[in-house]
Amino acid sequence: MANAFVEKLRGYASLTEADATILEAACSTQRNVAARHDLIREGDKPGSVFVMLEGWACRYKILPEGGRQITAFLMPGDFCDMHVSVLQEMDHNIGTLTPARVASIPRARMEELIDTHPGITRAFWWTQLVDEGILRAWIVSMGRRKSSARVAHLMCELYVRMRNVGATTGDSCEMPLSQIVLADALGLTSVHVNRVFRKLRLAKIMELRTGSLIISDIERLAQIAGFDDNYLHRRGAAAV
Amino acid sequence: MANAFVEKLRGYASLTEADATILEAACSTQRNVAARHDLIREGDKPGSVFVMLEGWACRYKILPEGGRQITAFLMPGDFCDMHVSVLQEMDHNIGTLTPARVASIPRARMEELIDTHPGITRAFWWTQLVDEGILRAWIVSMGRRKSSARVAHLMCELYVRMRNVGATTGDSCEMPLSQIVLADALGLTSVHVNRVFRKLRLAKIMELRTGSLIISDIERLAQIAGFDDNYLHRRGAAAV
DNA sequence: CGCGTTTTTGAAGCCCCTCAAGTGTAGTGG
DNA sequence: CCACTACACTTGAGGGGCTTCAAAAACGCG
Repeated sequence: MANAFVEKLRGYASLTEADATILEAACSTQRNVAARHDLIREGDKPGSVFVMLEGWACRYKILPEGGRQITAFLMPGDFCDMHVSVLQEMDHNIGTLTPARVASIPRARMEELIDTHPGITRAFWWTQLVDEGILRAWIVSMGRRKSSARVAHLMCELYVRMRNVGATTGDSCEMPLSQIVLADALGLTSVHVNRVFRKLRLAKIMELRTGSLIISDIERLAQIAGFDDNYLHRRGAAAV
Repeated sequence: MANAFVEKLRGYASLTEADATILEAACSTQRNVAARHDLIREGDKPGSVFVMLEGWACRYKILPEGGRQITAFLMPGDFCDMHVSVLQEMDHNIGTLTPARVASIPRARMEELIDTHPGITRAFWWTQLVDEGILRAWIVSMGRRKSSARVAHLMCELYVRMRNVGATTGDSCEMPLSQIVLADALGLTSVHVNRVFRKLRLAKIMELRTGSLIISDIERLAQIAGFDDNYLHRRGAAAV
């Protein structure tokens, strides 16, 4: 059974069975990490590349006044910057949100993979471009969408990303994020996020239970969000 | 005299003189583009990689309701995604803001450079990581900074980026951006951007004339912004 | 069960938006 | 040189979306 990382990269056409096996092996160094634990902190010298195998993490920054802004969610299958080691130091933190299982690919092994396996390298490029697309989509959301659309858009994105790694069951998926965490990602307060979820729940569009998201009316959700999944660059993707 | 692109990559230690010459040559295919002209549109199949030599451009998205969100400014020396060609189609637009001079590096030439010049390849990685850092910094700004801090932060960023390509003169630099354009980048209205600039001007902190930015009190500006330039990853950078 | 955290709801206020009108300013053509 | 046009900038008034502050209820975990 392939891990979520390999599963995700398989969604990209050029990854062969042989490549998948090699990737699987590259993730052999694994460790369990508790929830709310930083994998790497701002100012640290980047070393190995992390791969999320189980559990969720996020990239975040803390502001001088104490506020937190999450800039990305890392779910099973996601990994962190194939070339970070080029940088002298990290400009943000990465921390777990749930208990997680994380693989580390040493810098040398990464470079070896890149040098010798063009298919894997292309798959890495692809994930990096998708991650950039997600960053841009977040900027669009924060800049020009009102709170309901912003919440709806994030839920659409996370649902589709979970589906892309085969982690959805029908119209629901695992989503171990508190409203506080979502607020820190959306640039809202948890109080307001709560009111938005209340409205969407009463409108029978979606519901956020502890640990999971249930979407009852994905069409209306996508419509409220103005969601177009093109930025996730799934090969042969069907529209939502 | 090296072009702005080579000048920028030189800021990254590993670029040798020989590499610089090769890069310069790779930019030999140039063309002039009028202001307000799209270099590439959402849905297009990416081909060559663009390099900005003169003038400014931006990445942007248009929302269903007609609003525009700018997700990045491209200034002289910036280039666009070394691996875009991996994607089937663009998920956003890139358009000029001023008359510009743009180089195109064909996909094949890019791959050749990457295969044969590790120093150049590392410099490309570096610019990509800086661009990602900028995207994250924008998310932090839009999510957690109030309008004055947000405007101040963007001005700090653009000033430092201009300085990194040697395009500043003392405490001022070229900045051919209208308040409307800035508003579309900041997630604010141009009316409010105008009021913020008025306040900062009256406080004798900075002034935006047509075409240029003059910073009178960079320390207070950086303080208002909560600006830390670490995310721009300048080698041996001095603090602001 | 008890405690910490998250969720939920209310009330008041502010930041930024919307709408609107008037004032520059640069470019064009007579 | 001055209409004329098209934008961008500027300023005011009013409103709404989201925040802040506060407190109670519900949840989850040892």
